[in-house]
Amino acid sequence: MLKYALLGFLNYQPMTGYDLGALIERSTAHFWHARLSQIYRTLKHLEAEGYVVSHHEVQAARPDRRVYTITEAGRADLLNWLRTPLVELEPFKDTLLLKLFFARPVGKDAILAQLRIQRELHRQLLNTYRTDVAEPINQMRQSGSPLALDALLWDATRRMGEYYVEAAIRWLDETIQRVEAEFPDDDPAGGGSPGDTPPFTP
Amino acid sequence: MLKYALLGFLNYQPMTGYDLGALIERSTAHFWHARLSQIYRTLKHLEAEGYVVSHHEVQAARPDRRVYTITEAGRADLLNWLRTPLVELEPFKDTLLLKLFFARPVGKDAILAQLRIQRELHRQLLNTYRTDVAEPINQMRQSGSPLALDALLWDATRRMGEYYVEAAIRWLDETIQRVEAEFPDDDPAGGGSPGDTPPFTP
DNA sequence: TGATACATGTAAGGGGTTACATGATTTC
DNA sequence: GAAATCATGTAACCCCTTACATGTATCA
Repeated sequence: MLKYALLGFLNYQPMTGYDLGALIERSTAHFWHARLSQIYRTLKHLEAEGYVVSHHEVQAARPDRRVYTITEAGRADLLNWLRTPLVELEPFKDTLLLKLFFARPVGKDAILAQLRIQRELHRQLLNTYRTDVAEPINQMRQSGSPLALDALLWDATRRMGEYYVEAAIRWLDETIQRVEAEFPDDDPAGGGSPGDTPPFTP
Repeated sequence: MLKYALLGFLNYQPMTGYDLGALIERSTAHFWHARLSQIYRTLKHLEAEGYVVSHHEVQAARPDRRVYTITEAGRADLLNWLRTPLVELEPFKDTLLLKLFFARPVGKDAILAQLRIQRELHRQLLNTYRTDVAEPINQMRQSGSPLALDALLWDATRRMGEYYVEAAIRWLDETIQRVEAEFPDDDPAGGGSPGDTPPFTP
């Protein structure tokens, strides 16, 4: 899929791998990110397949750069992908939920501590969605440039991030409350080992 | 991470790779899934590291099976992982958002069609969270077994799934409305090519 | 008669991360 | 004098997916 992120950006204008990395960092990173090492390899791959071409540029006082340009084949492949609807939901993975699922043996205090850390992390992320992520998009939306239309869609992706984090914070608040109310206190005497797991037949 | 899903389940009781696959399918699949091929290889790896041991069981009228049991080292590693808080948010990837971000050239109708398909898919998923996923958890919660406590945490993971999908549906409804209201209609004459992309300097 | 459940695995390949290597220029 | 920016890449490794291979028993 990184392939299409790169073609998507190169469809606006030619640029280098380094440029693409910086652009991804400032725009799609909250739902699609990539390391430079992967970007360079993917560009090489795209060139081998004829979706982009590159030319080497010598610069004074700066390192040489390799500028990539999308080809007609690349544009056709991108447009084809963009027009193909996703007809299945993609599998979702979340380490926090995996940890919580099996967390009973670690006891109430450890569970609550971890949930509170997550709450703080999500609160910070919500803040960046509302400020740092929103700012350049709002500027583009009001610019009167033809990109104002693109920025309508960019803002939609930003709002999904915002909604998701808001849901996560509500969930964390509620889960913290439930664990406080319904999970038995850790046994300070340490009599019965708190790490024991009962057998079960699922 | 699959490693810890497997250790987590084996910490309840010994079982085969096939059993683990079925169990994952019925419980953690909405936030952590795995193919059998990956499960078998991971179990082999865990045994090589001493976190599980296996014994071969010959069965009449059924294929032979290999039953895996967690070791003390495995239990220690699992507990250590469970006790270690996640202090960073994990990167998030979403193909739908990537597609929407670059979707301007495909035009209003194609964008709306794709958002409506997603709305329906999410509506269906919300339904399974509220019925199929909820049912066995509720049964365990009211069972009076020691697993009722574990089921409190299982239900928390289920609710996060429910909240997330609810947020996605609200977002889809809102985004469909905004695109309907603010995105210009496709040009039926086909005069100006609707796939053009303006240059920009981000 | 055909599908489903049980049961285990290998091989090839895709996608991604981390660490390493290099080096000039500008800004604080 | 130190850190950030510009700029490109390789090598090793991990995780995961898809496709392939095999075979019996039960149920509809």
